[in-house]
Amino acid sequence: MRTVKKHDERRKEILKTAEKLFSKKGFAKATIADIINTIGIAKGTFYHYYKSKEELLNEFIYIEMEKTKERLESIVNDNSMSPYEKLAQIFRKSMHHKTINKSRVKMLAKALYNNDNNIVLLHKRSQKYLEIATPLIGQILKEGVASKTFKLAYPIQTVDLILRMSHSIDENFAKMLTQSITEESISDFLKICENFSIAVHRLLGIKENQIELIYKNEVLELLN
Amino acid sequence: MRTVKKHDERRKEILKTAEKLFSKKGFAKATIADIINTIGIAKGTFYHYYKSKEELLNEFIYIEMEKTKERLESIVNDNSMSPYEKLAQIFRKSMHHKTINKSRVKMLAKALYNNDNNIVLLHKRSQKYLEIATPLIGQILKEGVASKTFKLAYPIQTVDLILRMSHSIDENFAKMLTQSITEESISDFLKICENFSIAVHRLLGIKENQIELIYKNEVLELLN
DNA sequence: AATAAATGACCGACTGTCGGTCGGTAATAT
DNA sequence: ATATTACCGACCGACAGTCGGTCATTTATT
Repeated sequence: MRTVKKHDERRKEILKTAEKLFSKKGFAKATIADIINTIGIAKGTFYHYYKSKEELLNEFIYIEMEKTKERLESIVNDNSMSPYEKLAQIFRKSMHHKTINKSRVKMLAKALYNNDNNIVLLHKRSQKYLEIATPLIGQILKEGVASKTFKLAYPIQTVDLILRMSHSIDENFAKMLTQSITEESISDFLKICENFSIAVHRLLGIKENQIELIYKNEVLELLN
Repeated sequence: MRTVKKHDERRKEILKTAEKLFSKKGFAKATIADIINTIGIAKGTFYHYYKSKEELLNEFIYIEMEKTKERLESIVNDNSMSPYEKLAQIFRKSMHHKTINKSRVKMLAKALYNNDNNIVLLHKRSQKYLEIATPLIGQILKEGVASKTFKLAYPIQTVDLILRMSHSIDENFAKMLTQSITEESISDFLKICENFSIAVHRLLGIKENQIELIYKNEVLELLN
């Protein structure tokens, strides 16, 4: 059987299929054979569009990050918000997004964080996120420093540290979604969230509780 | 040719050889064939000792971490030092260690950080480090809180954040070693170090410049 | 002390999987 | 008619891992 499609269409089809399989089986476990069999194309066709599995992964992450970039830019460039609000928005929106896509997020967390086959994917993704998010969020900090709401010497470097700290939230959140939830584990996770919030306040040089980075209730609802 | 050795001896020989090859070629690029050919044993012999390549990697990291654990414990349990000094010791010792083994560290950084084949190794290693170092360094923070030298609410969680921040130093340091060094890149790196130091001070709730976590001169010497 | 039995260190051909290649065919555009 | 390109699938090489069996050493038995 031979079905001919437009270049862009086929390329997108491969990407979408890969996306599904990556989140279902993980990057390492999802094979090229899986992808082409799902679509019903031949090996050669795949390599007509992507020169390696690695390139496919990179494009997958690239697309993801373009969306993230747009989301961040719209917040950073919104002149109606103070630096406080902008920062809060960024963290809350990501949490809010999780609340809305709860079941999908859960599935993804289980697939991605719960096995070693995705270390490469997760690493590349967070590396890329650091790369694009640091200068953007850096803008917010610079703004805050200029208006004397934040007190810090190195905005860009500080963003880098904040984002690295936020990995702790991400990882622990994924862990929560994949293991049985007890009262103890919930209170542990809330501690982590609260401590993260305190830490960000301190790095920004502002009084505590100025920014509500994470809504407790939303977290609790997400975990039930 | 058949040379028979004691169990422990042979197992150690495999581990040592693997260690060399991992740091020379990276985990993914170093093949089982490489290992057994270097030693002069058969495939089956390898699998007589390790049930998978993964298991070998885990043991490799385990041994590394046991040493790290001992190093940390000796600092944590040293009653002659204040919490300040203990923390400083931990960071400075790792830098000092790098200065001493300069050439080896450089080679390792190039091999491990400069290609994607080691993401898994690096990830597993830093994960394991978080696991064992967090409670130990946590002890120091608790001590500091008890004696009112540090002001923070969640010692363990704070250590987690500090260690995650320190990844920034590690990664950037490795990057420095693998790319051509300009005045600009050096000043960038020093900014990163200084900002890290400020951040740690703030998270601990102490005045700035109380602890000299990183010796500038040592860093500079290491980079020349 | 001699012999048999059990253990486990060691061997290497072989298997299965997977990413990637290549020469060619069929559909579409020019 | 011709060039282009989407598509095909047999084939390849690299690699982790398996398996049936050999040989040296230790332990138990006579």
